[in-house]
Amino acid sequence: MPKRRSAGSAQYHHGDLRRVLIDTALTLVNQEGTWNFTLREVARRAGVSHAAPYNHFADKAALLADVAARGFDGLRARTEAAARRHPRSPRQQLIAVAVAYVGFGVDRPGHYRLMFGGELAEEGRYPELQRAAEAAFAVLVRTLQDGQRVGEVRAGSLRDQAVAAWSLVHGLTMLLIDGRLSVTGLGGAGSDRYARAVATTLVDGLEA
Amino acid sequence: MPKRRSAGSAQYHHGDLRRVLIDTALTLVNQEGTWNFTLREVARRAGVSHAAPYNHFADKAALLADVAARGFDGLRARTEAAARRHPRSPRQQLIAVAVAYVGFGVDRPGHYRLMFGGELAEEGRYPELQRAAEAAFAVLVRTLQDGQRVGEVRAGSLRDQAVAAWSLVHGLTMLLIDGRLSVTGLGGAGSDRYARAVATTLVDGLEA
DNA sequence: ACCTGAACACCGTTCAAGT
DNA sequence: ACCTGAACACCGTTCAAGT
Repeated sequence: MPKRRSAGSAQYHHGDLRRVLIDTALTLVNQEGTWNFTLREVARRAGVSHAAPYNHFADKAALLADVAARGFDGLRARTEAAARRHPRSPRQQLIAVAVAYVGFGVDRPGHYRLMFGGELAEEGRYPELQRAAEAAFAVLVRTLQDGQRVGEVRAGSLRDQAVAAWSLVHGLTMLLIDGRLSVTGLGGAGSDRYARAVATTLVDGLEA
Repeated sequence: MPKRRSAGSAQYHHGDLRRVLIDTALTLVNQEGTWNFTLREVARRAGVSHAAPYNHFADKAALLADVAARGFDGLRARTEAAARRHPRSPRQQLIAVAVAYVGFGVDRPGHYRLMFGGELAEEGRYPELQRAAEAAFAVLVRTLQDGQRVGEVRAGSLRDQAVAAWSLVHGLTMLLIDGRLSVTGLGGAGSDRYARAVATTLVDGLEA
């Protein structure tokens, strides 16, 4: 039986409006490919007044920050899963992580763009978002660390190597999302191929 | 003597409002680091009514597209100048181009972000913008081509190599602009060092 | 504690009207 | 040909008031 809807007041209190707003915003981000939609539209779709969101978020940016943080969680999960599939060879693992990373972004252009483009990273507001982003970054670092230990990756600054790897997958993802690399036909396969080719070049450059 | 301001009507016609609007918008992009400013604000600073811009641009996005195109022109000029400084070694040239590329973005975060993030690339509107972007991309391609000819870069798909190089510098620039890589202190020197390290890894990966 | 409705100070864009 | 001022249909955000 429902928790507290007994007084027939047509669920005046939503129960979990905060989560509903995040879900709605995420849906809109993926549908529109942007976060130009209005906060009032989010409220409308959630079935509440346009002022209701302010009970749960300081402003529109705060809501978007939560949506972005959820994105980094998903990115981490997907790349970690890819890494687990290649426990033996860090080189194969790095390539698999790269393909998974790019695939995540290409599948959700709007969400990925928000994660990076939303000016939400500036000035250390939204610490939870920052933590989520760093956790996603850490997957690359661990893979490279394993590679150094096994001797498949040359010794050297782990941070520099990780920056190179992250720059590469992030840059490729953005260029693909922006439509700046013609992947005519092929669909997702085209971006997979690019990711694999590009990651292979990197692995060669990192060879011991 | 002035062209046609003889009737003392306080320069009713601006003469070159179109260019003034682009300059004003560019100044705002660099000041704010975003293109969230309003079109009305641009008009205000240009000293015209809020409706005047519509005589020269279809909408706000069209104005921003021109600002972005000018950015790609500058990026091409800066990387080409860097390339000219190392005519002998394509390897050195590639590294110099990478440093120049990243430096351009780090110097003008708002402008660089607009060039890529403004959703202006989608769907082939703004063909002039697209041409400018491709011309900037071509600098990398030419450098790699020279490298292959001289034998400093391994034979293989020029396009794949160029995509790798572009992904790398683009990704690094974005991560630096977003403040996702702590360049504590050092200022621009920190990003130069990253650019050099990352580009060196790439060059190693492309070695013949 | 959470939600609503009215209100404020804005926008982008359009359009008749002026010169 | 280019610019203005009024007008339209919106926003994000605040706040008193309700339950």
